[in-house]
Amino acid sequence: MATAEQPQNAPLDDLSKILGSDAHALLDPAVARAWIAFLTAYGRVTRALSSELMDASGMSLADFDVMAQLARAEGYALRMTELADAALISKSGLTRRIDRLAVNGWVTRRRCTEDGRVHWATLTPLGVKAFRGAAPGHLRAVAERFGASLPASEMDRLTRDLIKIATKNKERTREAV
Amino acid sequence: MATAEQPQNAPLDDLSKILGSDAHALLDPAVARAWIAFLTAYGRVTRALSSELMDASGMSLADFDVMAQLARAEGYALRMTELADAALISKSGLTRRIDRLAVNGWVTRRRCTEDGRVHWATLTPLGVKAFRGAAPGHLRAVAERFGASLPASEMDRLTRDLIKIATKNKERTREAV
DNA sequence: CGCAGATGGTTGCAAGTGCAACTATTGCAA
DNA sequence: TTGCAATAGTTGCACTTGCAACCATCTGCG
Repeated sequence: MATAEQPQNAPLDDLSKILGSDAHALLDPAVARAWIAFLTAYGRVTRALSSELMDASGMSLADFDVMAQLARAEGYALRMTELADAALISKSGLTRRIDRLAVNGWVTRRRCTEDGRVHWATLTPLGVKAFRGAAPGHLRAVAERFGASLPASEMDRLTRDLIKIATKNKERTREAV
Repeated sequence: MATAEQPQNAPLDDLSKILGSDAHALLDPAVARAWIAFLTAYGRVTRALSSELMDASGMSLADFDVMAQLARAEGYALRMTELADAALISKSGLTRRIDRLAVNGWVTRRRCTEDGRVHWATLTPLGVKAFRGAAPGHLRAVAERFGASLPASEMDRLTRDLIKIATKNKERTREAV
């Protein structure tokens, strides 16, 4: 379910052809439109940002996210699990991402002396440099592709709405039976 | 760059530590907050919906999207390229997704008689049945996880904002040098 | 005609991903 | 102590993904 563009085109009306008229009872058409717009906006913006970032800095969007989390952390370092949570990827995904970043010399993995189970991922000076090189272009691109679409007054409202949605879905794993 | 939750926590302030004070000139802090909230909301909601849908119907979110596009199409059929565009995935990704859906007997591929290059992906009766089985639960889940977070009055505004963002990023491939 | 160029799809490849199983380490309790 | 459960990370695996190169077909121009 994707593709926005024509707001007047109610996606659920099309689906009632196949689902019967109770489609509207299952999902309010206004919500359906918003959902499709959400998926479309996400897909388009991240696709564009991702290829621009890769071309400019040889860094994937996921790399940037991880490095940004480290950049804002105390001492440019976070534990693996903290970092995985912050960057919204799985632990195993993070393990391998850090492997790759380490190959570039952007990040190191240090075993914690107090708790041998813990590993700290740390931005190296080279990583800091790479991040400093990549960030301006990427932030400008976010400003252009995401920020410039809306007036400043709308932006805060959008943030509030998105945070409400994010908060409602906070629980990390499923809990319902 | 992800993790929302604390609206008061300005992500760009953290980054100015590493980027210097011109971080704010590159990306308005209000936009940065919105962007992070956007990524977080998307990640959380799709992760949850995806695992619920898989458990309930053995169908991935991407499967559902593709089948929904077919479900709303004339004759439950679309050309491969149209479908890839509509579902926001690459042509090669669609080729293989249709392969898998075909194995389930949910979709068939027919060569177009008028233009031998074109292939039509069509929902089979079994596919229609599978979609009818999966849709109610999934739509209800979208309503709950995405729709129920906001009052109806906000929803239309959100839709408008998201469509503006999607529209601004419409061009499929990069065109800048 | 006949062949170059465009168009629609598929395949080779080199990633990236999450889940579940595994290893290493710690902490608590008998 | 010893031993077992909990926690932190990594690895095996099976599956997706997109890009670029490829094949098939059509279209238009000489």
